[in-house]
Amino acid sequence: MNDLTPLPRDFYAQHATHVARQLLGATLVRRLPEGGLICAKIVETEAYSGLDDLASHGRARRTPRNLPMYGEPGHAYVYFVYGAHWLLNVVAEPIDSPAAVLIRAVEPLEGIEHIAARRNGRSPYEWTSGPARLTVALSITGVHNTLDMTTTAHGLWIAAGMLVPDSAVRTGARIGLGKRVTEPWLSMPWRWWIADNPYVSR
DNA sequence: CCGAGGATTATCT
DNA sequence: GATAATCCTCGGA
Repeated sequence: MNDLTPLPRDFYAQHATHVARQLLGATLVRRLPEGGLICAKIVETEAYSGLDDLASHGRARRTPRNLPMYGEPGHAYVYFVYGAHWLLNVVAEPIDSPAAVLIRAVEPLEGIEHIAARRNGRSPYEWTSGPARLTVALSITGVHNTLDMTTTAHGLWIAAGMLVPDSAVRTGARIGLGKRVTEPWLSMPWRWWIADNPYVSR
């Protein structure tokens, strides 16, 4: 692999939409507690930002759950949905500005055997092509909530990886929003993905 | 291949 | 009490 130095806090302090775009091509790194390293290219992201964004957990005000979104950028925000799934976000924007970027899909680069051990019996393309799939694949759960991702200390961070040119980037509306979400937030093009990448979610 | 519906629980109203 | 930034299974074509 190339340089696995964690991205600095300044990177995450930018607007969530910018962070979401710039995270395409970056390398999500996971050092497993039992030993082993997994590296995966980020190929799909979504931005959630601001008090007005009806789709965002950070909307309106602080609650016990969304507190990390109001905190220091560069920390993990991991939450549980549908009684079944963990989803990984990285907090963006300065303290007190509620924002995060959801990591929706990754392309395995290294340590695929560790992923296979957990996601056996399916097509490899389905192992990490979805926000809840990739947390299973990389063994990410609620214990990672609020951890600092600008250091390697907690076994979960993001490195610069490879640059993705604008010509290879696509955007669209965010996926899976609840019925309470109305326009303009419903159609806000705050989802980013790498064109034609087979690991992007459906 | 495709669409519908169930799973299953933390969180907020 | 209702809902959810999803996934998987099952039934039908």
